[in-house]
Amino acid sequence: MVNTQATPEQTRPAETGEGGGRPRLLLVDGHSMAFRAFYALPAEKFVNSAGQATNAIYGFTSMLVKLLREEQPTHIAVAWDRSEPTFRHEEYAEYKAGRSETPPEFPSQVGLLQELLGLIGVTSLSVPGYEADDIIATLTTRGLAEGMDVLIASGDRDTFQLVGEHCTVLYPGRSLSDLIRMTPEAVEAKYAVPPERYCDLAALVGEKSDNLPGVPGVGPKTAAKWLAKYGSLDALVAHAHEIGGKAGQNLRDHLDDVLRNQRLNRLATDVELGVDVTGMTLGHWNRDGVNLLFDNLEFASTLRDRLFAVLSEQAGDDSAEPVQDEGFSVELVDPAPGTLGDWLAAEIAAGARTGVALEWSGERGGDIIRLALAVPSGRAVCLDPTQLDPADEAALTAWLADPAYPKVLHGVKWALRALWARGWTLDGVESDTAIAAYLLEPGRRNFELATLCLRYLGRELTEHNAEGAQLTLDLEGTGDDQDTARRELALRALATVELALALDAELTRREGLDLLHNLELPLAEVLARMEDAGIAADLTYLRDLEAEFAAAVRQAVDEAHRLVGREFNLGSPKQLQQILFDELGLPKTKRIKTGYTTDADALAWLAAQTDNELPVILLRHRDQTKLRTTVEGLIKTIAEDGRIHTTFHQTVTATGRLSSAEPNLQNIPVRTDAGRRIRRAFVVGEGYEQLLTADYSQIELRIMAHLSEDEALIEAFHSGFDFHAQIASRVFRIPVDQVDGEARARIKAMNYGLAYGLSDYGLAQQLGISPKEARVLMEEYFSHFGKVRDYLEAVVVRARREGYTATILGRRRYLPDLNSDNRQRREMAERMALNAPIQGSAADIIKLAMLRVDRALRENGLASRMLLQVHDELVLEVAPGELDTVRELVVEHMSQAQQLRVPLAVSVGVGPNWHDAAH
DNA sequence: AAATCGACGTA
DNA sequence: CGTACGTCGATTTG
Repeated sequence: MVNTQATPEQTRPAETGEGGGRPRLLLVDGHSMAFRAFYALPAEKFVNSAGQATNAIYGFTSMLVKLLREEQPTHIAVAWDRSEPTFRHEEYAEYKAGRSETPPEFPSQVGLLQELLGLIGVTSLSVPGYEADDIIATLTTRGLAEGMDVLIASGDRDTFQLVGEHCTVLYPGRSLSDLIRMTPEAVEAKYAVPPERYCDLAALVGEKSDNLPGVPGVGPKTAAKWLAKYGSLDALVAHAHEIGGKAGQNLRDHLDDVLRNQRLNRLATDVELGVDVTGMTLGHWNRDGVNLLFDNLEFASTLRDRLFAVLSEQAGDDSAEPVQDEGFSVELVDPAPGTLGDWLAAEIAAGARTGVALEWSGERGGDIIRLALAVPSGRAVCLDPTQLDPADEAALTAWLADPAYPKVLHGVKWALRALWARGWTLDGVESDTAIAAYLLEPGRRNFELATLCLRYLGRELTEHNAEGAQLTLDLEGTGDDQDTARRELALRALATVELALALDAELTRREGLDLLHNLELPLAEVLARMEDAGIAADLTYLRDLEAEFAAAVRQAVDEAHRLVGREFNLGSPKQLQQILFDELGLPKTKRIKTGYTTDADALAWLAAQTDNELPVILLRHRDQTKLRTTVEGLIKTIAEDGRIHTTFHQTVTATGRLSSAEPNLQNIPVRTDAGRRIRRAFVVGEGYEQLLTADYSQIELRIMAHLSEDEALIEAFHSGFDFHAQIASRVFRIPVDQVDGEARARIKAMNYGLAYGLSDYGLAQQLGISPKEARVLMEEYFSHFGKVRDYLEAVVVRARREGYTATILGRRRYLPDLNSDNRQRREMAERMALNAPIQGSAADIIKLAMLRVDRALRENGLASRMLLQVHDELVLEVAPGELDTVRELVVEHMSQAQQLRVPLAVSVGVGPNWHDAAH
């Protein structure tokens, strides 16, 4: 569905059917929509072999197809901006100044899009001196005069002023395919002004992207309030003198801006176009031409088929073969009780993949309430595990546990935990569509099934014949929520199995299948066990700790209030700024958006700058508050079994690391004494003897040594002596035993800095020396470790050429910004390119180690188990009598996880709690 | 109620 | 003006 706010019928003629009623005119803002498409689809994924970017073309065309199909316009035109200045620039030279430059992959796509529109018989318009909006406003006026219903697809809010009874704007929401229907009611609901007043509101508020400042401190709310009171901007201006408060003064001070905005916002409705709106019907289209163009762009057949289908429909051409243009065809069957085994045997040949989808009660875990299986032909079953015939249950559990029947799931870790909770097992998992998509695009934010279907199959997560199916069910009198839920889950199972196929193909091309099968999928099972296990927490101890931290917070608050002479919120950066810089007149710190920073660095600096005790108190307050909230958070997450069960996310980080959430057990304090006390709350559980921690020493630096093949670095790691001191000894040309703490610290900072893409400026900042000194230090460093510099440079060059970085195991991270014209973006991407292979390889290695450790524990019949992973550290719970075996096994498998040019050192500690298990 | 920001904990 | 995260409270926006 296009709309999210209102029904399409609002602008459609009521019950007139096709061919009757008013003509419908669709007007598209070409640049605006193409730009949205450009940013909605990853540029690096849409490039043909000639290097032409196609993401905007693809996205725009999909959107157009959807609009044609769902809105059934009788007339259509696409308006384009031109590069030369418009009358708005003449009025206001700064108009749209300060916009970041157009991405280089964009402009060439506009030409191709216009070519495509020509081929499918859609009018393209652009007029010198005017923007697309003005053309659209003009056509809207004329269309309305001709008795048409007008639809405007545009991402420019200025078009809202055109909205009316017969004119709706389709404004892109979260995604390009999610167009929000801006009817008069929707505009009024969103902005509290009628559409014809929208430009007045925009004039008051201003428009950042057009570089049109509005009245400071006046947002849509205030502006709407004023307009409601005075009726219009003109009336408001006439009464500007009587408006009180700061906002009123600001209005008077910025009246010129507002009046200028008003002139610039108003769209021209009298642009000379030379064509008549009635002639903009959808007419002849050139099938061969479109085929040739799409071949050149290397577009898959799906988009082409959909385009041809909708064009044929428009042209009343019934000869075209029907294509399934969206959705999935689910055939949900209900085997009679006791016959599930027969169905499975008949429907699912051994070796053929099945999509499996589960639904459970509650948010995390809970009981399975439904389970659906679907095969690619579309046939599916949906079962309620609690209502199963005993024979069926036996057949199902045997099938689930049989590795000869390959399965694909979306989010296998949760499924495993849910199935295990029922005492069932799952084997033969060949893909997890979320993880597969993550390996393809680790930077992706959203891995929902529906999103991936759209992205990789070009289809919505809906049933192809949903309306028909619904109708049948309703006629039979069974159309209740249960049936909908069953059909939906079957749909998910089917979508998963179809999606897995597409992801497999792509993953094969990108050499990521091995990573999926031999690393991430088996790891998901290990993580499921770790999450199920959780880590025992000492609740009494945590409560005491909380009370203690809370008391310290209260004391800091009291001291601060006494010092300042009144009460204020120490937790509010805003109030802090007010007090520190305005009232106390302390020196200004680094500028941030909202004024001056009050972060820990700045407070420490202030403490040194002045005699005022406040910064010190604030630092202590920050510290203790942070500790208190950490402890509070932990207490809240202790489960009924007295343990904390974090969730390890496997598809979140761009580099390949895991992340931990609810609660995050990867950021439990360790650096300070007070912080470390929290680690004492993580204790060994009943039935176990010790906690054991094992971590990699300097794994990232070892990886840098390995990847750079720098002999001196490699040698330093082989010698086994203090690494940083050895490097410092070389850089400063002094014997190792004369390296002092200061020199070692500098080199340590540089060692790690290099792995992060550090600049001389950044190093200077970090070490408190001048950039020049930092540069000298770096030069000296590289004179001894030249291959490191060569490696770091080569990484970026290669990533720029290939579009991605790769880890030791071939995990890729795509970095299109390496070719950005924007320096800041480009340099950011370069630092990411430097860091990703190092951080990502470390992630690969510890994941390998986890698989090996987990397998070794199980194969040796040990009861000890892994509980946590903290990037370079594993925490295990050791069963009685197993300590020596486990210690040896963990060290062996962690250090042998991957052969490198340097040894992988692992240090181990043991104790009754996480703190004491440190080493 | 949800989104955003500043701040800060970890590797 | 080194990387990668998640969470909190305050604040803003809807």
